Amino acid sequence: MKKLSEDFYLRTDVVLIAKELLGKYLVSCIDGKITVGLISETEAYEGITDKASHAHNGRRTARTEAMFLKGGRTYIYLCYGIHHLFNVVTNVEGIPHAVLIRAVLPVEGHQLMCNRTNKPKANHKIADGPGKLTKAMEIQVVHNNLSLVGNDIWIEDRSYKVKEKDILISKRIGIDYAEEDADLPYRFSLIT
DNA sequence: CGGCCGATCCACT
DNA sequence: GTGGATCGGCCGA
Repeated sequence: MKKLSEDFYLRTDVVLIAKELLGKYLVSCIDGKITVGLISETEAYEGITDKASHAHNGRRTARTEAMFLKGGRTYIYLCYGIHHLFNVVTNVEGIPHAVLIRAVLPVEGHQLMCNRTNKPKANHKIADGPGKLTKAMEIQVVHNNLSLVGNDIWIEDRSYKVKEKDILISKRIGIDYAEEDADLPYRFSLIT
């Protein structure tokens, strides 16, 4: 098990990174409490050329600032006024690429996840949505623009091998406004 | 400064 | 299968 280094995130192919994040382990250490989830679904957002991205056309605001910084940081924002969504920033400074983590499977801290989400059991459905995994792992907007090589939130490689045939590639969802870019095959899921 | 609406979730039918 | 919750960011005036 080893923490992914900054070099992993600084690479230029955000779609490849989204695919490679499947089977990696997302770790949050909030107030000393650790939870770990196996990443089972991701989506790539390809910056200024991608109509689905918050950074489309280079739109740079206080909210999207983190995406424009150097890869290897978090981009977290509030969606629908309720849900905190967690993204991994990739590529070099100035290129606002990001990977949305859409789902994880519980690995460590089952009880914590149950407490945080008011569920009796931490089964495979406890964090099977982008808003649900942030709740289960207590990731919030206050963790926006943090380093992924720090001690709050990071991603580990525990040598879990993902087979090519266990990866489902599909269209991203919830982005109907993105016109033709809504059909890009930028969504990666682990078939369980 | 007002108004629109979203990278969603869940309860309810 | 569907609609309501819920609020900050963003844009246009």
